[in-house]
Parts: sequence; structure tokens; C-alpha cells
Amino acid sequence: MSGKRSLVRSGTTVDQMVRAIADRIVTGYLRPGERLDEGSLAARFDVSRTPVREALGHLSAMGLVERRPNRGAIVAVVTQEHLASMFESMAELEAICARFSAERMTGGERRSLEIEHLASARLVQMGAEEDYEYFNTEFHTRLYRGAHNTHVHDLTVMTRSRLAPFRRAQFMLPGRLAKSWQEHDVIVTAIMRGDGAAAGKAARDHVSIVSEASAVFAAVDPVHPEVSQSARR
Amino acid sequence: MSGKRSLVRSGTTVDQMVRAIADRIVTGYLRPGERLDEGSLAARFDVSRTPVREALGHLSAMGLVERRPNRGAIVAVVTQEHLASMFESMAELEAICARFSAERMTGGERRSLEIEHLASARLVQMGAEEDYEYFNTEFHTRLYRGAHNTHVHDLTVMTRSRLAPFRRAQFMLPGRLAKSWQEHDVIVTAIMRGDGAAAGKAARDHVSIVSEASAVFAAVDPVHPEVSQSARR
DNA sequence: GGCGAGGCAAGTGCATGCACTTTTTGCCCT
DNA sequence: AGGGCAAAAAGTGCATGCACTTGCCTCGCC
Repeated sequence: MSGKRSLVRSGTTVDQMVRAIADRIVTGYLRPGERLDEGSLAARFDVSRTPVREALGHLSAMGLVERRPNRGAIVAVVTQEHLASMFESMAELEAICARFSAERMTGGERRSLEIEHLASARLVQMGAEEDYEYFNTEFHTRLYRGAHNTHVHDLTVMTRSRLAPFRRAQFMLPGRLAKSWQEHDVIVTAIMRGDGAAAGKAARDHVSIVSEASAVFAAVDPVHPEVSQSARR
Repeated sequence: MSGKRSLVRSGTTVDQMVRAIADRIVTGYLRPGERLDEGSLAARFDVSRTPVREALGHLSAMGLVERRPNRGAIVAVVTQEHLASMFESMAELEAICARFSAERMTGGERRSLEIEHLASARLVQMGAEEDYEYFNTEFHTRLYRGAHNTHVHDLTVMTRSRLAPFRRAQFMLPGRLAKSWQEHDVIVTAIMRGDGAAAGKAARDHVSIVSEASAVFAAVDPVHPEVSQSARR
């Protein structure tokens, strides 16, 4: 994963690091509260501290890491309250996307959405959780794009990425797969009908249910005994 | 406005620059497409290029500046389409905030919202555009906070700041002041009633109207004929 | 006279070094 | 023995320097 790419001055070095670090946070490889020390990261990516700092700047602006002046950076710690607020936002954003999608999707978009959705039923039957999760991501991405609003798209993708660490286990709840598909079905049906209000409501409900499912794991999740309260001062 | 304070290593140096530059962009002092050369900025703020780069990183992540690898940074150029998408997002976000505010504001919040709103009627009578604009910002900020959802709050504030350059002239349209107040009034009334749906709709309409008003100026505002010179030296 | 190659200047990307701040560790005093 | 206290260690913040890239300009060639 690291590689000794230092030959090309492509200018994307920092971006690669941002993606790499973001990925580790999003996939849970790096836990909230974990220290991100510039020196170690520099060594890990085989660059100097300068690009590392820049990458941390980006990540901080993205909200994935928290930077304390003169005290280093840590993987962003989200309180239960903030987490709840993000899930709620996500539900609203998805509702907007679904509503707009119902009103604006092109014929082609509607068609491929329905086709993929119907195809995914097989994944449910087979209980292919991994594959279904991939499809699920695709499905939602289609809604974001179908809204034909770049800014809403960006806000939604951004929020989703910040929630990613807390959603990983959502399909491990028994029966969640089939229920997820049925919820998708309601959304798709509403979109095909062009019924924005219904699509929005269905999408909001869908996310709300996911958020409740995830909340279980979020509560159980603390691997760290007591990262929660950091000593201030 | 440079200031030669470099005594304190407070760690907020970069943040100050971010705010300063963001402010210049947001207030239109720096025009879209304008070049942001690291050396000049470094000289202007009397620091080295390193913190400038970091600040530009932040701003880029915020979407206020655009960074081309090896080719420097420019003030973000927003297309008409993207601008429209941001205004539309803003309307939706404000609708969410208003809806949540109607459902969740505390008694104190409702009361002070109404009081301030009623007080602002005098500004309208007096035609105090400047003061009303300040109040207007306050008013909307109250809605964002009243939603009791930090993430929605953040998204909304962020979107508003990116739209700021395009809203400056909104109250220069004749009669806009009074109309704005009336629209606020509808929102406040709905919130006091606890009617989320009505508050949301009213807020969405309010922003939509502002966006149409601003669109006029946005059209007049094409990129960079040349920068108005107020930068001394 | 136009067109492409080479070189020059401007400017970005990153490494390194030093100053300063925070944190830790060992020590002294009560 | 325990609780500060001070000095060192660790780590961040910024300046500086150099390599590389890009854009422009000039000069040779067609």
C-alpha cells in the first residue's frame, strides 16, 4: 500500500495520503481518539512532515480528524449526540435526494435504478451480505446523483463518509438484508411513479431504521475502555 | 491590516489566515478566478509560505478556493449550474432547520426569536438596509441553532458561507426589505405554532426568493474583467 | 512570416532545521 | 510516601532552501 513513489512530482501525493488516511478512519482501522502523530505518518508514507501536515489539514476540514493547536491531531471523536445529529441529517439529505430523484431522474437513470434494484433481490436470497453491501452503496449513490444537484450530492457524500465508521455492521442484524431490500423497493416504486413526497418519506424512514440498527453497535462498539473523556487542560 | 504579531506561537496563525482569506472571498474582495499566489500571500501576511499553503489547503477543502496541482490556487469559480444547486440546497437546508426549529425550539428560543423579529420591523420602516442585513443573518442563525442538530447546523453554515459572495446585494432590490420581513413573519408564526411543515415550506420559499433576487446580480457578476484595485501595494 | 523547440523565469512541492509548546520524568521538599 | 517542580524529551509550528513543473519568450528552422 505504501510504495516508494517519489519519482513523480505529480502533485497528488497529498491527495493520496488524504485518501489513504481517510480510508483507514472510515474503515475503522484507525479508531476515534487515536493519536495521529506527524512523524509516524511521515515515516509510514515515506515523505516528510510537510505533506503530512497538509493532509491533516484537509482531513481536519473534512471533519475526520480533530486538530488541537500544539497538541497534535487525533481521529475525530464523535459524541453520541453528534452521531445522532449526523444520522438525522443523513436521513434528511437522503430524503431530499430521493425526492429530487423522483422528480428529475432521466428515463435512463430510472431504468437502470430499477434494473439494478431488481437484480439485487438475488443477493438477498443468497444472503450475500458482502455483495449486498456493495450494491447498497451503489443504490444510494444513484439516488444522490439522480437528484441532479451537485451541492446536495457533495453534502450527502460527505456526511455518508463521516458516518461510514458507524455503519459497517448494519447488515449483521438478522433479517436486515431482506428488510433493507423492501425499503429500497418502496423508494424505487415511488421514484418510478414520480412521487417525490413518497420517495422522500421512504428514504428518510429507511435511513432512520439503519441509524437505529447502527446505534446498537455504536453503543457496543467502544473498544477503547475510556477514550471518551479526555483530560482537558 | 497585516500586523506584525509573531511573538506568540499560539497555533492559531493559520486559522487567522484562513478566516482572513475566506472573509475576503466571501465579501467579494477577492473575485472568483483570481489568482492566489503563495508568495504574495506570504508577504501580505508576513509569514512564510508554509502556513499559507496550509491555509490554502483548508480553504480548498472548504470549497472556497480551487487548487490545480503545480499550477497554483485560484478563488473558486462557481458555474451557474453549481450556484443554482447551492441555492437550492440552501433552501432545503433552511427548510429543515425551520421545521426542526418549529418542533424543538425551547420556550426561551422561541421567545427571543419572536422578540427580535418584531423589533426588526423598525429597521424595515426606517429602511436601514445595513442594520437589517445584520439582523437577517442573526435571524437565520437562530433557525440553524434552533434545529438542535449540530451537523445540519454545520452544513447550513458552510453552505451559507459559500453563497455569501452572491447574496450581498440582495436587499438592494426595491421593496425587498419589507418582503423579507413578511416572509420571516410567516416562518416565525409557523414556528410559534409548532407547525413544522408550514415553517419548512415558508423557509424554503423565502430562500428561493432570495436566490432569484441574487441570480440577477450573479448574472451581472461574470468572472474577472479585472480586479478592482483597492489593494494598496 | 509562421511554427515548433529550447531556455528562462515564476511558482509550486517537498525536505530539513530550528524555535517554541506541551508532556513526561526524575528529583526535591514538606 | 506523596505532591509539586523543573528540566529533558517529544512533538508541533513555521522558515528556509532546493528540486521540479509550468508558462512564456525567444530564437532557429521551415
